[in-house]
Amino acid sequence: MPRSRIPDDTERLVPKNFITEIIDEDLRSGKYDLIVTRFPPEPNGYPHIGHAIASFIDCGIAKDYRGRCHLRMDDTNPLTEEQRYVDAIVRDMRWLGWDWGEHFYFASDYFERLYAMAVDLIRRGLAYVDSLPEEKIREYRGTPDRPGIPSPYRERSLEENLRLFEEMRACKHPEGAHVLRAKIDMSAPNMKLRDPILYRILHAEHYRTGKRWCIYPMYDFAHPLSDFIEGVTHSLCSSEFIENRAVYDWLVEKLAGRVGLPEWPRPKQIEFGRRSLEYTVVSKRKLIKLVERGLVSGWDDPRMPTLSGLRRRGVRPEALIEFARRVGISRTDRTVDLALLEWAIRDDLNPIAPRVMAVSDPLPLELSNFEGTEWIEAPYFPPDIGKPGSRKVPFTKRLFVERSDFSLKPPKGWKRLEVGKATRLRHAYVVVVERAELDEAGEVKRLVGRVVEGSLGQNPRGLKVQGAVHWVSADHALPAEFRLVDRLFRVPHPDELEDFLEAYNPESLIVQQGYVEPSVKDDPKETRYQFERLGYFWQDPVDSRPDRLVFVRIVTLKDTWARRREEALKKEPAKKEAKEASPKAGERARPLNPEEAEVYERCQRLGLGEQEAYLVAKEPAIRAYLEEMSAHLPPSAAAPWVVHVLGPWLRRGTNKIPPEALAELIRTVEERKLTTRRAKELIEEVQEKGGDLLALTEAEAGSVIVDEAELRALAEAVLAAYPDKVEAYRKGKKGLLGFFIGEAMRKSQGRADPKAIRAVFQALLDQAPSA
RNA sequence: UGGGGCGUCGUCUAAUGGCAGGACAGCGGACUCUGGAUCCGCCGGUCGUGGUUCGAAUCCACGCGCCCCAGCCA
Repeated sequence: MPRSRIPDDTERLVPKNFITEIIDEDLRSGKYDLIVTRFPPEPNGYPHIGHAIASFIDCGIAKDYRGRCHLRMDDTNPLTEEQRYVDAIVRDMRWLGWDWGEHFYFASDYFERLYAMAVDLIRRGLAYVDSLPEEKIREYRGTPDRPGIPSPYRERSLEENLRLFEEMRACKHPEGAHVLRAKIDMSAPNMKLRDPILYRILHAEHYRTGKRWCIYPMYDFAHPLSDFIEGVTHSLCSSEFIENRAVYDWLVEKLAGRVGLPEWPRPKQIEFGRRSLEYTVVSKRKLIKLVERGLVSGWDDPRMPTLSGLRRRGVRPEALIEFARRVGISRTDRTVDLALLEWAIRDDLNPIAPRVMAVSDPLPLELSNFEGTEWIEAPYFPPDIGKPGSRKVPFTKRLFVERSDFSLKPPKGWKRLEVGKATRLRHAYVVVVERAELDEAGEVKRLVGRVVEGSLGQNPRGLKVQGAVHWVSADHALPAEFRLVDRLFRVPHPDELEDFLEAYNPESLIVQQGYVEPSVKDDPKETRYQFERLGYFWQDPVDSRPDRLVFVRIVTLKDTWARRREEALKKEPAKKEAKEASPKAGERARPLNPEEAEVYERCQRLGLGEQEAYLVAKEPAIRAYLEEMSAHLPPSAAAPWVVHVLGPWLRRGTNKIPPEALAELIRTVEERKLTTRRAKELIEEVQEKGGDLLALTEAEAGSVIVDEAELRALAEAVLAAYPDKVEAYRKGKKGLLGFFIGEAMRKSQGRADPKAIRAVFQALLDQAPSA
């Protein structure tokens, strides 16, 4: 039996996060010894970038822990699911690099077992057949602020429930006639617990089980039990399922050790925050609109956020994995900056993409003093990449350069072609443009210039060369189509618009006819290039043919020049609006009733702080405890401890500390025989693990270090260990005082008297450095 | 409005009562036959107000804001 283990931080694919913390603890405590997760898509659409992130969390974590990650189709809704989506998911998940071994499952394969579990619940009075029509069920469920009411069918006999459920299975009832529901709590504040529907009747053909079934399990039933069946330990899902966890746990608990399910391991659900991407939508409904309206060419249009679209665009799975890594995992829903994805794509391509030259918007340049063809050896990679390889590029009289690389009226800082200036043609000669020929419309039609002798491979003396531009030989270059792909939407959050299509970016695809250097015809079709100064491109896998080259732009180069030009035109962005002032503590809090007000008054007379007095008055558990304590200690001394330290446990009703023990602890602290820090640690320890606080207090009383000499020695030892920090402190980083005290506390196991040690540190640090 | 979840640089994420750190973006510089890459530097944050504490992003209280839940979808 393989065992999971906590990975070393350096070998983690998935950076540490709140989920791995839970797993670490589960492994350390021996709760589970093999980590099993699952990626459970519903095969009702094409996987997209969101699936990449979710699968990264599920499968990446399992991989790190040497666990398993199952691929399971959550195919319990025959109305929406299709085999082609299963195929797409399998293909795309493999592409991402996930390996599930034999652990490829279908919820639909569990239908028979799930049915048996449902029957078990019915037999035990935990589920019933409800025959209310759909609208009534909705009505009876209540609303978030009104409790539901039980269905009249809720108390049907076991026999009748069993008979009806069997008949449902046997297709003897029309759709909508009955449903199977769990009997939980119709008045639960959590809507999911109001007798969730477990099964519905559907006379529909399922893409895998055909007509075998006319009842289908719902997500809330099938999902936890599928996890359980497969031995999943950590069922990771996104945050919108938080409230479903109550149903999840209910079912797992009720069915553990029954109908073929083990007692252990039991699965548990953990929710993470959703991630969305700027300038992108991923909902199936919206993507379908783009396809149907012809705004994109299909599900694999290179602009689409689908994995098939990203793949066709030329993005490699490595880039997506790195992107997911950088995005990270937390409990909060977040929208990620598109720039991060683009960075990940470039960072992936930079070291592997050979540099070649292409001109996407050609402008002829004729060199009056050059004849014939010179084949110039040009390396595929710049020196910083450190990769070998080169090709020969033909240099001729007639060239094409990029139209945007020439300017009649160059702006400040221009480093490209202009009349009368010398500019480097990349890998080739320096040229000087002598004149620009215009057409009737005043557009530049043709450039005429000359090469500078002796400028191949070296800079001509006495001539200032500005920049280097790319080019191709007009006599040798291959015609090609360039598809310049950009973000599909013009705004970062198209989802927030009433009609997201309003934000459709008509310039998301710009098609240009240009030329590429001839060397590419010998390369493998799937080669990803960097067309120098244009961006990363590859041949469109669908439309490109040897006799009709079509290149898709995977991503632009980071273009600081273009950005600067753009910024110059843009005005200041609106600054953050000022934050609204908050009311003072308690100002808008629930007003106190007369009795509470009386307690409040009394507390204040006894010397309690305002906030403590308020809480004592308002919270019966705290008040009762404090009253009990008053026999042992004056309330003014006890209140801060009771309110701030014991508060959480008192409210939950799980307090394990008797008042006299707390009183003794506080007295010990007041006598400076115990530090506050240590006292709080003791309280926490007893609350979590149990124990006798009184005994612990007595055992530790007097352990505080108050002796001046001893404290000084301790402080000196700490400072000696961190000379650089001492230096930094003296240079003004005063926050380090906390660090030093922390170190002293660690060294003394929390026994150093904090006020005293602080004073000692301060004295030591503020004296002259070399004294 | 009942219940639940969540608030840390512009964005994403660390810090588990003791140094608010990193990445992306931005800005500046070095280098450059790609206005790329690389290197160096800078900018910039704990939602607010109080309380507890020697010390609070972290604990407590009161506010504020965002998200989720009333499918026989998942």
